[in-house]
Amino acid sequence: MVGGSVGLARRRRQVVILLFEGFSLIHMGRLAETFSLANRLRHPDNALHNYYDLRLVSASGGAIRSSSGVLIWTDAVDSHYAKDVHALFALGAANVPVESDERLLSWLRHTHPHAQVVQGIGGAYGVLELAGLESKDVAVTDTTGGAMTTGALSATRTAGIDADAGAALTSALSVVKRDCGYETASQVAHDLLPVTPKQFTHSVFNSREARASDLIRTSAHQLRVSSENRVSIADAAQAVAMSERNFLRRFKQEIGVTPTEFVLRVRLEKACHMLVDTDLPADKIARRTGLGSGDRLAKLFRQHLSMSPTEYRTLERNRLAENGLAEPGVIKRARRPVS
DNA sequence: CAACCATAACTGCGACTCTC
DNA sequence: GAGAGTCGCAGTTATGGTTG
Repeated sequence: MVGGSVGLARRRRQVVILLFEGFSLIHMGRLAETFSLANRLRHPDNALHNYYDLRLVSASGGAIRSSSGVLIWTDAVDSHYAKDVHALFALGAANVPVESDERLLSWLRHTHPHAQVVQGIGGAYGVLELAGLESKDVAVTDTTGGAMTTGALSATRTAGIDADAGAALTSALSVVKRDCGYETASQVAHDLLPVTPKQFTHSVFNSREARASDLIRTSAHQLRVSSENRVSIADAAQAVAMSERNFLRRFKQEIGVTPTEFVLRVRLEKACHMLVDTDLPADKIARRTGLGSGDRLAKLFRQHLSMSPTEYRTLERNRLAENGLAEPGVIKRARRPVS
């Protein structure tokens, strides 16, 4: 459906966040949360319009490591038609030039003319320059809502967000304002700031969960909650009164991954946190997160992170110490196990 | 740690039902 | 009748436990 139609079909707006190694999880989370909130808060009159479809991509796809060591799964840029991108945010490590290749630069050049907003954050700003492109922002041409975006920008400063991340967030709010209205954008800005970083650790799936149907959202929540135990697809399907076949199909369609993959990622994320935050042995962490045994945990870590759990623990603790994040109390010692 | 194997999960396809 | 949603079957693939 192209512009001018008066039908009530939902208009999907593809928002793409292009990630580079060392990106800020907090910046990504704020952007993701902006559009996720907009989906949840949009005015009832707009209920069938302007539905943001958040995509996380990288040059080649796969796992991208954030500055805090958390791995985020991405699709390759190739899998997204450049002309379908409504807004593009490129996130790289602060003050570190990102690596790019001609394929990525070409995709950026094709995307730029179609996207309403193109913003680079941190080192990713340079990739736009390499492609011979400039940042785009709807706020530049939009004179009707200056107060809101100015207010949001000052709020980002209050919340301790650096300048270009604040500008990207302001751009995101401008997009929401133009697509969903001033009220919705205002409410998003209000709900978003100030925020705490831990809100964003789950935003990868949260954005999709938020716009999933009630049944699938409920199911995803139940899977997340019961991820420490053995989870059967048959039981999960039965819990939401669906056939297994239909449950699998709809879950993947709405959340983006199969239920098994969803539970696996939740478990791995918990295991990563426990490895860094506690001194528990890998085998115990595996049992507590539902990943079975230490052997199985090691196998999964090698498969997904290309290292063993203990290597990950050492690496992440060193990284946090180097970044000055391992303040007293951040790395907690586990309670002595009760035997 | 690798290999093996039973089981569970996933997917493609055709058929059925329901609504418009 | 067309299209969307759902279901069941069968074949393939992935997972996880066990063994050496």
